[in-house]
Amino acid sequence: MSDYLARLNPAQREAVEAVDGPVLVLAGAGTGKTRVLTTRFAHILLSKRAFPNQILAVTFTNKAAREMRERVATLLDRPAEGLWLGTFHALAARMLRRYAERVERTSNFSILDPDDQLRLLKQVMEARRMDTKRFTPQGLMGTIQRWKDRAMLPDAVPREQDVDWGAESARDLYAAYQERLRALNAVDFGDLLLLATDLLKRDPEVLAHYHRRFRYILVDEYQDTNLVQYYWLRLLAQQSKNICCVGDDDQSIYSWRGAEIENILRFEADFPGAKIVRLEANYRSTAPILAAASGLIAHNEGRLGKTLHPGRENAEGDNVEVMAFWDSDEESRAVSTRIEALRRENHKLAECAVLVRAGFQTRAFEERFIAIGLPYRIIGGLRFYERAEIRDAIAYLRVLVQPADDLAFERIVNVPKRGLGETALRAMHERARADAVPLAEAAARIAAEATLRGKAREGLRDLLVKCANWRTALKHDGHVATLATLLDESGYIAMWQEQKTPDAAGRIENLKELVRALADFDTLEGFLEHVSLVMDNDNEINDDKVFLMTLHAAKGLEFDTVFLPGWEEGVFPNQRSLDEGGAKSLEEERRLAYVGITRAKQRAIISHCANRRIYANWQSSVPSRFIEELPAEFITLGGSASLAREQRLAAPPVFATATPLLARREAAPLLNQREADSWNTPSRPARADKLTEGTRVFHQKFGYGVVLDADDDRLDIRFETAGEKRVLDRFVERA
DNA sequence: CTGCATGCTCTCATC
DNA sequence: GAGCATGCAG
Repeated sequence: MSDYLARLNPAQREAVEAVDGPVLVLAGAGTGKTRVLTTRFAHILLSKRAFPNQILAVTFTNKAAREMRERVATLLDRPAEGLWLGTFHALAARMLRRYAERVERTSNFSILDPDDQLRLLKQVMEARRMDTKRFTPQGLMGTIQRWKDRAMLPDAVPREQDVDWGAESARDLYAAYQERLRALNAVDFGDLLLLATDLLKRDPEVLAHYHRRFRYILVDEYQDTNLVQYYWLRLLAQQSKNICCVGDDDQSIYSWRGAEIENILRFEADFPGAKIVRLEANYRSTAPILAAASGLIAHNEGRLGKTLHPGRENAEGDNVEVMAFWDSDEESRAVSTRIEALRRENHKLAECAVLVRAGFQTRAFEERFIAIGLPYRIIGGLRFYERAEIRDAIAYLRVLVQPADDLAFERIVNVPKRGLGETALRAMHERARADAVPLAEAAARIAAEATLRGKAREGLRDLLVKCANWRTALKHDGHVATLATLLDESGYIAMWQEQKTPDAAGRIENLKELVRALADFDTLEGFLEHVSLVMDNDNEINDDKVFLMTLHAAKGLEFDTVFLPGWEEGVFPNQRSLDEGGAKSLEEERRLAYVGITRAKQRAIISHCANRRIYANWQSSVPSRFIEELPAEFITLGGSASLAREQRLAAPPVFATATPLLARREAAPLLNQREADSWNTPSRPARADKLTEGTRVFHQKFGYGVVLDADDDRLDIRFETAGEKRVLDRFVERA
């Protein structure tokens, strides 16, 4: 029975067995963090310290929650049911449903998604006749969310933190928005934690209830918690003090969505007598990969400090490769060539990942992969429940369940088209405000009168009658049958069938999938909760495809081979991030680089380009400062642009080579900033032969053209296909 | 009330 | 360069 402890290394075992009192487990990348969490969970149960429902286990993502549930079940050798194991939001929602009346809601309150939130806020602003162009709802929502992340209800926002939003105060608008949410019997994502924390804070009865319940608390990814999550945890843990947080300050990459790295840095001060356990033995990566990652992250100042070392016997491996390319086309070509070479050596495609800083970078790779027929999958993008057809169908269900949900009603009232346009909608809104009733009720009153004429009146009456029928059907025929009927009778399916667009068939498929998914739930309410809080697009089957995703999306994953393209100043570190957050953001970008490298088990290949297209035009770029921060002895340089640079070749760069070992880094580091700068544009020597007006030239990217004007080293050239451009004379040659 | 042209923006992205 | 939101014609 206790052999589960014998499988741990000493540090892991210490983290598992220190059951009582506050514990912070600093778990470096690949050091068995999940194993510690799940084993600790099982250990508490098997040592009879608590029943399953007396442990609160919190994660950030559904994926992590699912994984933990499965692994606990394996350890216990029985299904892990009835646990308080889930995401912060799901667990907070569970508390709020139970005590809904204490937060001025009923237990069937709606959880608004970001799209609904924005529409609601926009309505609030428009009601005050604000110019939503100059002062965007998005911008205000950002401010409100930051307040919510920091556990501030409108009244708690200090005056000096208020900002002008047009002629209004952001704080007042926030208050109006909260009031609308209350009237709609709805909450947004931020409210789940905000209201739950507020409830625990002001209601001793509720707090006592949860104190009695939760004897042990486990928290995953603690470095990603924001203030309100931290308060929520602290309130729940203040009695038992049995809280164990697992995290890695070096992997804190979510400050932009409110995470406070200070939460983990301050743990000892927050929980006096806390035990700190460091997990530093890495079982994932080769020694050179670990050395490169450690050397890089050592440039950060605000860290608790730990050093990864190989935890396995045989950790030898190749150096991290740093490849220099001419442009992003060549880069994607080289990456695909390398992947094909690996495939020929019987490596799995699904063990290769391309990790980029920003979404737009995936496109070059996608195009290349499509061109050569290399199977790939993109992680991220639209999730199932974010698709328009799914949101519409759910809005119909919300209207049935929750007549006060104006946003849902508004969404479906004219979908499919019922002749109810802006005029009709305005009439309904005015009536709703005048009579102080929900939109659906106002619509019913209007339909009974002669306010609307013709098609609009017919359409509205028809919808209302059908809604009443569907509500009855919900009671008698059950939710699954009702959804199917509804999609049919509303004309919603027909609407897509009539559409000739190529994605229409897929949308109908999605709707069928929705009906299937609904069958897994006993109640409609349970399903709606699932859809808004749990459903993720984790339909990763085991087909063998290259992974293409952002660095953020890659956190927590691992691959044999990891490609890290686009390591250029401005792209990575991201310029906008630096502009907004300065030195602090630079450290976060560096942590992101660290996360990227530590995803690799066998091979990490970093690359950068001399030229990159930003929006419409080409810009030359400088290698990322992170490249020169990598310890030289664990790096191998390669790539065509690197060759051209070192040998000062004036000729056009040699194209992608599958084998990178073209150049070795010698004693002197090649990529200090000054040299990088000088390489940036004048990578080739200034030309001796001046190109003059009328000369026919060739440019690597733009092709053939004729010089229109020459101004020192700058040439205006009319290219045959690319149009007129101004380029440096170093980049063209006589044709 | 709906379809099309024009204009604006443009990291990361969980729940 | 492209997608999305808004503005005007029919």
